[in-house]
Amino acid sequence: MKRTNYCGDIKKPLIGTKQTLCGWVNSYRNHGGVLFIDLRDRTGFVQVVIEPANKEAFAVAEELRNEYVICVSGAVNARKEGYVNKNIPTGEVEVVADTVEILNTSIALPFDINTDKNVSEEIRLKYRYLDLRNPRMVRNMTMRHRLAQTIRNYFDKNGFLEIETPILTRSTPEGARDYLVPSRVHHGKFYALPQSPQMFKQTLMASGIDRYFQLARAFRDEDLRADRQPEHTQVDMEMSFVSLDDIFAIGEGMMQTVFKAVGEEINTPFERLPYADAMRRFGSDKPDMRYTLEIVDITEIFKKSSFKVFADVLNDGGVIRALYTASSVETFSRSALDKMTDLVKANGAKGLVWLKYKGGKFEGPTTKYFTEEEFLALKNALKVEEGGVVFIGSDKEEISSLYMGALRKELIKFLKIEPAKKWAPVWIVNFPLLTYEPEEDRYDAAHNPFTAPVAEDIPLLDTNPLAVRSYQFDMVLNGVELASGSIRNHRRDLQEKILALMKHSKEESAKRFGMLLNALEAGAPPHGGFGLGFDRLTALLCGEDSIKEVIAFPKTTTASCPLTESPNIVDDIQLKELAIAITDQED
RNA sequence: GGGGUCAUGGUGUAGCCUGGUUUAACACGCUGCCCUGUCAAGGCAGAGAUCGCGGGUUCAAAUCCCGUUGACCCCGCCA
Repeated sequence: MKRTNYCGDIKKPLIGTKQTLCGWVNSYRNHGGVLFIDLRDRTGFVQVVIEPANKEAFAVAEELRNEYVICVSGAVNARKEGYVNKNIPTGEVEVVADTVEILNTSIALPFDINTDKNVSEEIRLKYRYLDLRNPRMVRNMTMRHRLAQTIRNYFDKNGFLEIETPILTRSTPEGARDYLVPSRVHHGKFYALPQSPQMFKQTLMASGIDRYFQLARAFRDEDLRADRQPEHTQVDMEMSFVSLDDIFAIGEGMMQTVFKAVGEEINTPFERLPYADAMRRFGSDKPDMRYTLEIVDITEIFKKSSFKVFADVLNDGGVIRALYTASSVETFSRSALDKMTDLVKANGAKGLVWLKYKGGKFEGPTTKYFTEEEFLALKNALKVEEGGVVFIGSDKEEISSLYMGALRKELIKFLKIEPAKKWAPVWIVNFPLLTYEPEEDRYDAAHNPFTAPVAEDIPLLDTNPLAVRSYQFDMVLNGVELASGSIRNHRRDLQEKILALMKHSKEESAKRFGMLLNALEAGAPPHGGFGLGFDRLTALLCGEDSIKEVIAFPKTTTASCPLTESPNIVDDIQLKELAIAITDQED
């Protein structure tokens, strides 16, 4: 190894030692006489000085340009008084070069490595090998590594086995679109890339593995978003003979360990919030619990309202709900209020009632329809104070939740409300097992077709399937759906019964889920687990809005990679071997 | 499949609304020269864009209109 140390590690204790450093020329400052280089590697950078007295080294150094790769040997010196740079970690020392060797030159790069400016993502991805030199990306990749190692260590310590499941597997038409891989040996047949290792991990439970985990790649051929890529990494785990409490304890322990490993703190146990409450109080199944702002049900107050809008909604079995923001009268100009109205309309509302509380009374276009009694009750229910603004929506419960949730998010953003805490994790529990698809006249899994119903609700499968509760849960952190899991069906008959409600016949189920169903009837133990979005977790801890920032080589919104120019056409010979003909090609 | 935003030297932007006084501006980067203490070094000089692409309107288009391509964000979709 040429190198004796990393640039970022050259600090005070090394003063007086000789070091050999390798790295990139981050900045080159030639003063005609003395010459300075900021030498950079993964760990940071350190100043190298080349004195004119050292003629040989100086001659080499004069040829340097930004991003040349060099090897420098020399003594670590303390900087003289007045030459110390307090803004950088290595600012108290510098390396006085004995020798400078150019290992490689560099063309002038398409963008600056250390720029604060936003280089377009297109350019960054095309030159990702340069983008990854940026300190922020180095930090993100380092964070990702640290999280992965900590997670592996945590599961290992808790008796889990890491087992790899196949990437080439079979298509399961449930869920997202599959990525398909044609078979050369079996013409006309295709492998599919797994959307998740779900069936394999359940099969592993049947094998008696007892505790399994994997940092698993999962593939879904659906349109992309800031938090969705065609391939993503999930922390996948499954355990046998457990209750929800056991799974939650492992999940919370993992989060606590992981956060601690990167200098953060997350409190356990996590709050458990029933799905219905999440929808009512926050208008979302993934509420951002950092903010205390809550939707309040005020249906009772307006039960006898003469306001036609409210009365009609109530006759129809609807609800009236409110959001209240203190000291916001001045912020809500007429146009700002119109913006809020437009927002809820875009989310399904017919309108939005707003009331400003000014000079000890409510103001707004609809005040004439309300009684003093109603105003008083409203003031008490929402704890309205001078300068506050009340937003009221009335609709069917489902619609109301949807747009009041959207309004809650917008109010937080618009008023720049400060979060009450940095990390706000919550388990969302008590999801219904099934939803109903009217167009197809069938039930569908609310989340995952392998989720077990709550034991005492099993009889309801025959009488009122929509009332059946499930052992399904989500882990939500700061409004991001991080993980999803459940206790599974471990008996074939019950699993088949549920699949039948989704209009899968026995024959069809056997065809699609045969491996799993066969394993279930051969002594599969009770089991459950979760899959956690590793990219999303990393993005949260890096403070990034998009998971692209924590994936080394991500895809663009159109699922392509500017760096490798994938996807791309293939040779005719390859197609012929696979017995594939292209019938419709782009361009 | 739908909606929105954007596209100007290598990079990031201004100019566009209100077409012509623009030889398309600025910062960074790049090239050359000068300079012995800078650290986002400094000084001087210079190169580099037919304004994503195609069509239209006009005496005249970076600027107005239509189409198209690409990027990003969102809805649908994502068990």
